[in-house]
Amino acid sequence: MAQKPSIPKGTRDFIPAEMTKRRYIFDTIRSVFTLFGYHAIETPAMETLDTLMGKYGEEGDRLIFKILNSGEFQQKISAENLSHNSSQQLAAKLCEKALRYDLTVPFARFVVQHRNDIQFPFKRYQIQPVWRADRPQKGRYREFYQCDADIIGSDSLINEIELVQIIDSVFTLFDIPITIKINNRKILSGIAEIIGEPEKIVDITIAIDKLDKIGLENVQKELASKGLTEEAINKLNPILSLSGNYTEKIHTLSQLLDASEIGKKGIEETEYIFSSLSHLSISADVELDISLARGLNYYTGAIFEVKSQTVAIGSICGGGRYDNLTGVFGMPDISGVGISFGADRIYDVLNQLDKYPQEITQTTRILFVNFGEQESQKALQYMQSVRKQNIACELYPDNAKMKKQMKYAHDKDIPFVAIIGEDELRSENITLKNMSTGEQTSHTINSLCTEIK
RNA sequence: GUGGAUGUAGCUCAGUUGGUUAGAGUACUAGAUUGUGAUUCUAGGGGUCGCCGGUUCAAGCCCGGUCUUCCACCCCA
Repeated sequence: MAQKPSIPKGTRDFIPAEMTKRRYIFDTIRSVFTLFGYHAIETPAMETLDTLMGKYGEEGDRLIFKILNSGEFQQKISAENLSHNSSQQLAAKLCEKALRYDLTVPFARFVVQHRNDIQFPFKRYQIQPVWRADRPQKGRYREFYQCDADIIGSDSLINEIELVQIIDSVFTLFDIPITIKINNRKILSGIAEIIGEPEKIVDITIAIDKLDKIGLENVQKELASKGLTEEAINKLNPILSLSGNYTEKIHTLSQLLDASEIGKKGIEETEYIFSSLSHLSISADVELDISLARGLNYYTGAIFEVKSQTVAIGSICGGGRYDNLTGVFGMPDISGVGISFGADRIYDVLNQLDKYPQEITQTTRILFVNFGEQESQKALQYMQSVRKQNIACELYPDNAKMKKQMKYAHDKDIPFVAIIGEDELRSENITLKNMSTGEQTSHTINSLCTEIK
């Protein structure tokens, strides 16, 4: 026997039942994006390696899937290159293309490239797969979909507020209870400035992020090992032990960051966002979380992250403000802000909560039973009328046992079955069976359509 | 990239100190029921025990390697 076929690590097939659920997720997110005035774009699965490299930090570069050049690429590699260069450098010579790692960087490239064709502020959404050479785990795949909405070319904080509303709308539709965590990169910069270690902002935020997991003492140890002085660590203490509700947190922070211009700016922005949200109807819990440190490589203002309150799976949506993402592609001073929904994790959460609307599994509305040549010909005629009423129907293609055809309807969750046998042919009627009640009634084609609509 | 587990029927899992022909539930197919699908009863098909190698008279079980999936770290959606 041939070896069983397989698919690459971290990738998945989807059977029809799974696709139905996934499409429901994509359609829901898409409908909200549209409702808020965003337009769809698509970019290629692969980008040039130059476009992607260096945009995601050292860790990110390692996780980019590279595509081997076609043709006689090996002849261009000198023996010296082969023996002396690192695999990283060699890869750069063997590969000119790579699979996209996220949708934000290709979008920045897109904006720069099409700057004369698009209207600013530019609101776009994009639902496409991305690839990461990560080690797979639960909720972590090598191929997964991101659903991004970004607005570029506007500094207004209205955009941040709108994105929070989008997040809230989407998860309200999914009926997933969530917490939206908000932070601001400028607050983090302010903190680093105040304690006199502006260079160490990344180390500091990563350490703060671990507070829940490893405790205050270990965080302090970690900070010391990163080269922070005892004095600096002591200055950080009030921030590490920051607690209470939003008002208390923001009050403490404004006192601590009074001497930092950038810190004050961050607080001002955050207060504006929270105050505006408080006048809107938002179902999700929204909290200020200064330990939120995601995407430090390019975020410059507000940072968002969404977590399910009931299912532990990492963040299911994230985003933030980036002031100069297009700068690296030669278009400076354009500010953007965006969010990304992790459709595959939302899929996992919904599966766990089993919160799909019942309607989505129903595709065919009525199945016509096949009793043989004459009967199925009649059914085909009837079905034209049914489809004209925009009712999805199908005829069982084989003259199989009725039991089997009934089971087919049952398994496919088809709510109605039309029976046209000898008797019905004679009387010009259709017997309609309601699969949920088991009731059978006699109909003309017109009354049948009305009945099942 | 680091550390730790896992793999037996389509799915969920039993399988004793290594010992005849590897089991159960469920799903599937057929029949009981020749015009009726969530129940019931009966029968049937389906396995290179992840893969490769080693130890042994003998391996699902022991050893080595490899792949997969999963968990923690890292990072992230």
